[in-house]
Parts: sequence; C-alpha cells; structure tokens
Amino acid sequence: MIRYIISIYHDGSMDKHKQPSDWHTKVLAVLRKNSGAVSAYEVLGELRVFNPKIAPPTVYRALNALAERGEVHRLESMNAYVASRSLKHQHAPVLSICDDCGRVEEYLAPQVISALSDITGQTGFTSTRQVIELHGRCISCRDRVTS
Amino acid sequence: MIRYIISIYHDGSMDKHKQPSDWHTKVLAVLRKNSGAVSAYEVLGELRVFNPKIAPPTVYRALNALAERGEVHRLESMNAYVASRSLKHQHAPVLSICDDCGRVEEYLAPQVISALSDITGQTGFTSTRQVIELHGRCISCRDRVTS
DNA sequence: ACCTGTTATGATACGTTATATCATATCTAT
DNA sequence: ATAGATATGATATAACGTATCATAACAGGT
Repeated sequence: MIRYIISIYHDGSMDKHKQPSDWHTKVLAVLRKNSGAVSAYEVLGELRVFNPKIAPPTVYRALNALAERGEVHRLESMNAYVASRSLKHQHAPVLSICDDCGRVEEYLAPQVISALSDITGQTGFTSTRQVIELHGRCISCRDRVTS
Repeated sequence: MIRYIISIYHDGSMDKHKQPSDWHTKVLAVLRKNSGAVSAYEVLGELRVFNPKIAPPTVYRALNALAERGEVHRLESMNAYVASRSLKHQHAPVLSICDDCGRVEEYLAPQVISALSDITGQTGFTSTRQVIELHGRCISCRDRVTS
C-alpha cells in the first residue's frame, strides 16, 4: 500500500509526495513476530503480501540498517536474522541458537568480551566486530525430549 | 577408490581408518597455500585446473569432511574457509580476521570458552558448537598504515 | 523559488554460495 | 557372489546477496 501526503502551498498549489514507505519498521515487525532466525527471503515473502513488487535489495537495505543500529542481529552461522530483545548493548551479545526449536537468545557477557580483549591485547589485533554464536539445545528442548 | 590404513595395537586388536580421498587432500592443499579466507568456489576454480569437470558438491563435501575433522575452519561470518594451523584443538578456536589484509589467525582461548560455559551453565543451554570470530585489523596492517 | 549536491528508494539483472537428487561405483561383511 | 552401507560423480536448482542505474526526496545556500 502506498499513501500520499498532500502539500498545500501558500499560493494554493498542491503537490503529491509519496510517503517514504517505512520498510525498516515492517521488516522489524516481521522479525519480532518470530523467536527464531528468519532469512532475508522469508522476510521478503511476508512483505510481498502487502507489496508484491518489493525486491531483495529493499529487504537487505533495511536489514543492514537495522543491524547497524543494533535493532536486529545477523546470525552469521545461519545467514539469517533475529530481532534484538534488549536494545542497545554496550558490546556484542552472545547468541545461543537452539538447533531443535530454532529459538535464539541473546546474552550480555562482559566476561566473555573481556576474555576476548585479553587475546587481542596480547596479539595486537584490533577488533571492531565480534561474532559469538553458540549452537546446541535449549533447556526446554532438553527437558521435552528423551535423550 | 577408498583406501584403508590398518592400525595394530599392543593388545593385537586392529582398527581400520578411512584414508582421506584425493579431493580432500587437494582441497586442503589449496587452503594451505593461503593465509586468508578462501571461498568454496575459489577452491573449485583452482581444482578445475586439474580436473575441469569437478563440481561444487565435491568441493563442499571435502570442505565439510575436513571441517568435521578440524583440519579446516569455516569462517561463518565470511562464508569461506581457512586451513587449521594447529591441528587438534581441545575446544573451539577464536578466529581473528584482518579486514585489511585478509589474514586469519586462530587462538586457543580456554578463558573465553570457560566464560561461555558459565553462561550456558546458568541458562541451561547445552552448546555443541561455538562460533567465535573477531573482525578488525591485524598488527602489521595497523603498523603499516597511517591511521 | 531555484539550483545543487547528497542520500534514500525502486527496479532489473546478475553474481555467489550451497544443496537436493539420483545414478554409479566401491567397500565390508557374510 | 551378494547385500547393505558409504562415497563419488553429475546435473540441476535453491538460497543468499549485491552491482548498477534511474528516479525521488531532502537540505542548504542564493
């Protein structure tokens, strides 16, 4: 759906402006509906319900912008995305991914980050981005299944 | 062709171990020529020099097998691969990736792993695979460039 | 209001990464 | 030898991501 805003100028003339359709908001909404990883193309599929003409670059632009602002996390080991739960971290989160149910949790783990800093301190590597992802089984899946 | 190696133990028992296929060896050789990340299709390109008919699944099978045996690391954040330097780790390595020169280093960091265990201990998540990748700038690139 | 440079969006096409599938070949055990 | 399991070859296609160019919106100076 595309909505228009009518601008009326001093001289009485009018002008239609396409409202910047806020894909960012809609992409984020799709991710928030999910407790697990969602691929860019799954997002695309959902958004096509409203606008069949939306193309991959639109989704990727939104995802990248949201990721830069910390509102979504990219799951590097799955090529997928998840909405941030606790906004605005001081540092990179640890993400746990349940390979059974797909649920993703994020943890603030200063001790992990500081242990990583120790390494980089010793080696001279200057880190600008940290990817920390754990695969395994969440507690509910472990309890639920006989293993 | 599959060849086997027979191990004979003190007690006289024997064990057969599958020997790596030719492709495994060749894929590994390509990765070892490089100090940085190599994509599966770059490997494919190099192997096509010897056998123009080699197809993607062959390369991916070799890469997956090598990764399972710890001989290569998959760089999840780059969709690429790198040869292990120190074989047979006790636990997942920390991989540092220089975004300038592409060089990848691997570190054993028990403190990082144990900090991660603390999290999983508290939350009940059982982790079977850890992905820990640092992006940034290595010390030589930092020294080399005016920043 | 007009020009101008910058940034965002739309649209098309294509590039890159990875796997499903099925056929064939090889090994192991009996 | 034959059967079951495993590995390999080959084709096709799925899934993920981006380059590029055109158009539109915006902000600042005049």
